[in-house]
Amino acid sequence: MNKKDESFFELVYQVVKLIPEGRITTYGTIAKYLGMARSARMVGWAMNNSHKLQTRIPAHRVVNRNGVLTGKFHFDSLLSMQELLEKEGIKIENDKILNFNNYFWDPFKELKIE
DNA sequence: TGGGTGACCATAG
DNA sequence: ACTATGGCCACCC
Repeated sequence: MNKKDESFFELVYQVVKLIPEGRITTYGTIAKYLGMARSARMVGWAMNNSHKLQTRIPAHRVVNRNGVLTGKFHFDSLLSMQELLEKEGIKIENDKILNFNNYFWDPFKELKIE
């Protein structure tokens, strides 16, 4: 791993790490924030890779634009994505986040103003 | 070198 | 409202 890896994987991780507890955001939002609106898939890819990093990435706080936990099968069966979220006070039903808009974290709004 | 594959999204029918 | 499809681009055979 060289410093070339500051590319976009690192950027994705940077953003994901900024998501506060009890909040969630989407792959597409992150992609857009990084200027790759059409490459939301790459954000998912970054998450897939994130499990092997030593740095802990709160990947459970990233869901798809419908608020569905599409990545839950990539988590430990013991500590499921859903459990992690519920532990942070987020209600989930049928793999879908309830009151999605209440918990949605928008990097544009939250990070823009400084 | 090239083709298949995604933890996605927007659009069209 | 739901399904199908194309685009996207890094990564892995």
